[in-house]
Amino acid sequence: MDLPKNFEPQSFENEIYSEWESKGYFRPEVDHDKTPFSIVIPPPNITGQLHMGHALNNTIQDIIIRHKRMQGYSTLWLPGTDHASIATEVKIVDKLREEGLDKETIGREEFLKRAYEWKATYGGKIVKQLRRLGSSCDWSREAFTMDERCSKAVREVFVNLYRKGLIYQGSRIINWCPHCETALSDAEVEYDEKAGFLWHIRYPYADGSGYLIIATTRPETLLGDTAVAVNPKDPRYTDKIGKMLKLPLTDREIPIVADDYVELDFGTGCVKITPAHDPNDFEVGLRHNLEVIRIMDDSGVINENGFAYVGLDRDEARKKIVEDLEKLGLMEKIEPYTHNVGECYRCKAVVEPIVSKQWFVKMDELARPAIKVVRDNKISFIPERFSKTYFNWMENIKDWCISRQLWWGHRIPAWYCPECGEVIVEKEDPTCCPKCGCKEIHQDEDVLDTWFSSALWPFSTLGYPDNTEDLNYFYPTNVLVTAYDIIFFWVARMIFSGLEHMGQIPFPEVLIHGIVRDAKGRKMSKSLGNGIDPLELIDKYGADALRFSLTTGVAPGSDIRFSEDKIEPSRNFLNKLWNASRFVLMNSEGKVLPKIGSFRYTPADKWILYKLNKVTREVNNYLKKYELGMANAALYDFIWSDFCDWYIELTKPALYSDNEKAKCETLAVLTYVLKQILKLMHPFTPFITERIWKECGEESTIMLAEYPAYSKKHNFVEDFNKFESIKEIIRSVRNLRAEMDVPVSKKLNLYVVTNDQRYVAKNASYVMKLANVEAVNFVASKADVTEKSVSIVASESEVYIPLGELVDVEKEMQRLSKELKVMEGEIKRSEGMLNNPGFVAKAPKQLIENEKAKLQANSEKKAKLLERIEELKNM
RNA sequence: GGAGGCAUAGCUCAGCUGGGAGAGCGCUUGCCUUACAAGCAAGAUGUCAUAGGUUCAAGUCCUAUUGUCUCCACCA
Repeated sequence: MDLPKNFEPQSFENEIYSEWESKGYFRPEVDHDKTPFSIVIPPPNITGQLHMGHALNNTIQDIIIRHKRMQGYSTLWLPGTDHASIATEVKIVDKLREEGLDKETIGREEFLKRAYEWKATYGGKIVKQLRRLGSSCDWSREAFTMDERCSKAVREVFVNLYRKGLIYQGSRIINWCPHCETALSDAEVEYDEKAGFLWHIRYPYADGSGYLIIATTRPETLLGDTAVAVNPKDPRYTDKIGKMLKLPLTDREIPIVADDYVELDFGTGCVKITPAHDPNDFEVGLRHNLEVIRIMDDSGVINENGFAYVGLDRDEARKKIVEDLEKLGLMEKIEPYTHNVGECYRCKAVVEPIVSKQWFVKMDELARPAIKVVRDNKISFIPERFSKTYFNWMENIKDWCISRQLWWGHRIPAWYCPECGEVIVEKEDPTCCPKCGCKEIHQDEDVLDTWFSSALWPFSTLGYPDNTEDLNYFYPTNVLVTAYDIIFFWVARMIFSGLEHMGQIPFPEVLIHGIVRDAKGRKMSKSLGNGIDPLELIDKYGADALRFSLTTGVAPGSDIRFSEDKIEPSRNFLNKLWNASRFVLMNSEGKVLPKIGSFRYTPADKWILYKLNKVTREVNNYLKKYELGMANAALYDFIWSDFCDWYIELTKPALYSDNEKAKCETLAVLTYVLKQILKLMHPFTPFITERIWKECGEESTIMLAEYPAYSKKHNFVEDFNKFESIKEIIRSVRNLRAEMDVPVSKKLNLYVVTNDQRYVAKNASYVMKLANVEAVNFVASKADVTEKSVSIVASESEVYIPLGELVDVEKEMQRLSKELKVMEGEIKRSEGMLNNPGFVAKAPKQLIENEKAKLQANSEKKAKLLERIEELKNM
């Protein structure tokens, strides 16, 4: 045996992982005699560092995949990374800026070169970190959203959708990030409540007959106003509809139009209409045929349409415009006003809605079947409530803006002919315009939304569009594991993409987990500096402890508050397992153990085998339902309380005896239970279990050992219950010792009155060892115990313990009275139920029988307690 | 405005299909008992948010209320 006294994960985790990987245990075969089981990883961004969210997400996947692998499935966990178009580009631009450079100066080619270098340097980092966590991913199949295979899939899908008319180009109002200088999809905009103002501005009538007051939160957009709208039913303004207004600070005149969009009871009832910079105004503009005047360039600076404000940044322009309006006496009032402001999800800059020509995916047709498969339970969310989130999004979905004015990503495969204006979208790069033969065609400058490629992940990584063996065997995947915050970005898009391009759902189950928060319940973020680095935790406590703590006390879908003190109990638990193993191994050294089942079990053996069997069934059931927190708790309790605290202690009389046969048989059971425990635990804590497994003399890896399953052979329910009565005696003696202040060192003498003397006698050694008892004597009745003693009333027996002068009658009286009170409470409860005619008539029979039995037993106990109390009174 | 979560021991949270309130940490007491002090043994601690309802039976199901968090929408 070669295990140090304390569990030191640092000394073996990396070595074990390398061995697993090099021996190819993570790599499945396409084996048609086996059932495939596959998961694709939610690809982390190449810009990413492993954070607690990744740790949780991948721990869950690894538990699922290891369980299935041990159950004999051909198991694939396909890893990879995401190029993260915006996030990466932002980082590279920042780096350029530090060098005093920018994108335009170095040009597209050089930029991409740098991006690939960046990917080579940092992109592998997170993948290494995933290994440290123990993730059993098949790295030979590792994918990247911009690798050749995925890019081919993107091209295929784009062209197919374009040909079907599901991808189109159009000038529409979109979300624009002036910092990243790109369009964003609706999902990429985050709204944050901000304190601002509601400015009330006077718009004079062109004919000089007074003014109207409009209210706005963005006065600078006034420069692009092309109308003021009122509600047609608003009596205040019905006669004004059609009149012209003089637009302040400009030389333009704009009409008053009537539109239902205007609410009667908000603000002044008049809304300035800026079609180029507000989605609602854009719609109003379309209805009234209004001019669309863009007043800002791509970086948020006022353009040539801005009169005196040309060249000002949008914030400066706002300030100046407010000032000028005040000077002109056109500012009616300024009210404080909190409202939601849209921000870029990457850089947090305030998003500017602008009209721009972009590429879109038409969503109606794609969304419909994607809703149906969830509706029909072809795909289910776990927990189920997240399907509501999904429906809500899918049923209100708008067309998806997929073009980004960035360079890092899949370049849009569209070419334009300068001669005839033809747009060419083909699977192969065209060299000339097929219509007019012009050779000067040029490719669209933009790239695709990152999520366009991740939407294809479950099949692009398996070889789509080629008809590969992997794709045939492993698609659809079995379950997708992700946090709820990317249901829209990713899960929804994978579902409609899978249906559209593969004709099949990408996965039947979506397991949703929560977000890892800090001790105060806040999201972990760089800006708050409240993040916990999982790698530091792994260094300090080991990956197993981290993994185990992440599944402790968690329910599917709910957030986890995590702080370092949560990991310690897990580490302690693993140390416990470690030392229990040491105990078994130390005692087995140099011994040849009989085969399990080839000898008679002791009562304690049967007790632990029954419990082991029970926990085996529970863990399998919980894993099947992805109740990892429940499985975790079941294992924790069994290993610590049942195996260590009870069974190991119970084996000591035999192990320390001279009976070599009994010793070896006991060790055989201990070893068997330990190995079953290691296998049960392995998906949760892969490293420690492998380490001990090897120490048990196993040649092969535990990773590929068969996962324990429920066995009818070990269903010793009667033996189990019987042995519980022995445990009860032990517990009672210990309790009595503590309550009566009897020193632990003092050996006790027991006088037992029982109706099953044979059984108690057979188990006397356990009582002696575990309760520090000198002798267990049997007597016919209490009358045979002449010394001054205290007593225990257990279910099958009464135990008298002569304590001589140590007996404190007062104390003993109190102790018995307390027990009596508890018993009376129990009896009252049982009687209440059994005297209730409704209960007796309607409750399940088994339950009634159980209750009757309890009442019977408790009444007997009560009677004995009363007897004892009477006796004490006479002492 | 719409949707959803949560409210259980001092703290952090479990509690599956209704049937005697649980864990970890913390706390009290006693222990270096030849696997483990990262430990052992024995304890204490709960109007299961509030009010109704369904039921023989409710922490669990239904309704309302309060508090709290989140997502979606975006009325200038």
